[in-house]
Amino acid sequence: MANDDLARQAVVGGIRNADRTRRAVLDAAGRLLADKGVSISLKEVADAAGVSKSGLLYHFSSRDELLLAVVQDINEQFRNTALKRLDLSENYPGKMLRAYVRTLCDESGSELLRFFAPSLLWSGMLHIPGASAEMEADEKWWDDQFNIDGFDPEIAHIICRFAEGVAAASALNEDTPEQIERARTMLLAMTEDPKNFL
Amino acid sequence: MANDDLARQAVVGGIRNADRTRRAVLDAAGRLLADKGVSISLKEVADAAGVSKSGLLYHFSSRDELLLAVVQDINEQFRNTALKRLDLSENYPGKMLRAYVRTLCDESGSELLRFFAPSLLWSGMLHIPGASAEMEADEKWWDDQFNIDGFDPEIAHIICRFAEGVAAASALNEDTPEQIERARTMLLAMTEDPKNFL
DNA sequence: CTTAGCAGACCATATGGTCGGTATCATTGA
DNA sequence: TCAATGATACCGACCATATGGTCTGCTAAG
Repeated sequence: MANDDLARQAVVGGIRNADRTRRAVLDAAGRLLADKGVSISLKEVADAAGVSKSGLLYHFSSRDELLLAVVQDINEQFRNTALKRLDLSENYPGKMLRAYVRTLCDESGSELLRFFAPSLLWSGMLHIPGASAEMEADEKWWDDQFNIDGFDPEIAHIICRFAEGVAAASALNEDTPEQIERARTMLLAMTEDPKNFL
Repeated sequence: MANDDLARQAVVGGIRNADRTRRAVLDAAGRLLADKGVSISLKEVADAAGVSKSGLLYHFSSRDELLLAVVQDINEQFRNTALKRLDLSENYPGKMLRAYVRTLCDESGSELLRFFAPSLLWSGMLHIPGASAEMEADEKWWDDQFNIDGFDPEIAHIICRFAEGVAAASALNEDTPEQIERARTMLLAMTEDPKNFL
């Protein structure tokens, strides 16, 4: 506890105190969101982040604001992770779509659950202001990427849905690694030669 | 209010008083679950069902018990709805799988959301006792059906995941009817000639 | 000395659940 | 046939706790 405090209060590598706390809160909230669902309290998050509730509320002035920030943060993390999976040696359409599929259908379970939590909890998120817009913006970002990539946007859209179904089951530990692997192979095949699947 | 009471207390067609109330509560809870998520209070549900909180707690002795009952009820409704979509004239493998796909990818949005709520909220449901077992039992029921039907169980499994991805987006109004239609066509094609999609 | 960053005490409200009571109905015994 | 009895189905009041959020104040950095 005292150690945590010291760790947070030390300014390391030009990262400000406040930024570190903010990050700790976002991480803790993301984890809790993944396994407890939307019904998480500020105290829970604050404790998990090693901050007091007041400290948390200094950075996120309300619960809704916190949840929205978490969703935005997770979406951003997911985009970054997917970009790392981008294989630039594939100089034909579908690069981004494949990166998307690989990220959704290949990640280790717990990590994936964190990434996928916003989607899984969407229906519980709809009432929090701004969340809907954020999800739509994220969706649009991906659609644009697929378009730039030269892949048929409609087919890309459907393949994404398929992948999301696989990912949801995977995130919740419903499927075996073999089942996920097989589904991913099918999905990647679709991105290689979409004509076969019309 | 007084009318509701009279309506509930009247015994109609051999349906007992308690059964009607229980049903009203399950329906109300199902609806609320679909658009508010797991964070629904007993008072909310009771009000929506036209019962007092005490009345509700007479039938479901705790919140967890209520939520579990709702999940079981919705799963049962979904199975029944899917069975109605079964086309017995298709005397070749995949009947049940097609019924599953049709139900998930063809229902009107709000109805589908009700059916699909348990899956969407699963991560929030995991901590409620019995819910996990119920979902597994439901999953097993479907797997068994696909097996009886003579369809390759592994392929059926994957197609189900795909359909669930489409349904999730559909339930949350993310996709246009055209997109859903197209996805459904693709899925049904997969059930007709699965060899093409290995 | 000022301000950013945080903690602790505090508050109004909401929530899950208990308890005693009551009206209605079904059953039984005379 | 009818009063008595017990069970069913429900309500309102109440309670302990949890929760989101505010306000005041402390501490260290600039």
